[in-house]
Amino acid sequence: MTHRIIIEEYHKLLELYGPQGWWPLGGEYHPGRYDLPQSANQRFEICVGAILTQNTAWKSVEKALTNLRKAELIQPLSLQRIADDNLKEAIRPAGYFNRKCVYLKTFAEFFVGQNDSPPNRAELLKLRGIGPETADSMLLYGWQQPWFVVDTYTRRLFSSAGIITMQDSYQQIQHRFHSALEPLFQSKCRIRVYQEYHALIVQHAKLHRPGVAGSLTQPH
DNA sequence: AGCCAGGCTACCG
DNA sequence: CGGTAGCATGGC
Repeated sequence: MTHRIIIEEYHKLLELYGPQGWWPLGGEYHPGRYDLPQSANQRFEICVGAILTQNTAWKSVEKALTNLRKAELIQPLSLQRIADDNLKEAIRPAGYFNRKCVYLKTFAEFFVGQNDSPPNRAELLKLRGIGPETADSMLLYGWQQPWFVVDTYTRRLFSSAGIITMQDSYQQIQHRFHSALEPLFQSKCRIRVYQEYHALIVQHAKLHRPGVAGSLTQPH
C-alpha cells in the first residue's frame, strides 16, 4: 500500500533531520515555530521567494532577496512601482530575471487587491508565472492551506521508492499524498505535517545530489 | 567544463 | 492531451 510508505517515510525523514522550520523568512529558518507568517509583508516575502526559486537554487534566491530587502522591495506596493530595470538588477542572481520581473509584478498587483484571507488556488493558477508548485507553496506556507507541495525532488525520491512514476501528473501525485495523510491528522496538524514533509524532502534531496541513489526505502 | 538548481510558458505533433 | 526548447545566473 502506497499510503503506508508515504507515512513511514515521513517519520523516517523527521527522525533523520528533525523539524526544518520552513518557509525561511528574513534569511533564516525557524524550526519549531508554526505561527508564521505574522504579517502581510512576511506572507508576501514567502510568495516572492516561491516565484524566485523556480528552477533555481535557494542560495541564489537568498542573494536576490537580500537585494530586495535592502531596496525595501519586499512589500507589494513598492515592488509594484519600482522600475523594471531596477527590479531585474535586484533579482539578477536568481536567474530568469526578465520573466521573473513580470511574474513578480503580476503577483504584486494581485496581492494588493486581496485581503488577508487565502486566495483561491484556481485564481493563483491564472496568474502568469504561477504553476501548481508555486501556488501550493504560497498557499501552504503563506496562507496555511492544506495543499501538499510536489516538486522534482518528490518525484525523484518517491519514484525511486516505486510508489509513483516520473511522468505521473502533479495532481495525481499530490492526491496520493493527500489521501495518505489527510485521514491521520486534524486540520491544524495536517498543515504542519504538509509543511514539514515537503521541507524534509528538500533537505534530504540537497544532501543526496542527483546521480547518487537516494532510495528512501533503503537504510543508509 | 559541465551539469544542475525548491518551474513555467509557449508551441509543437 | 503529452513532450520539449527556452529562459539566466551562480555553485559545485
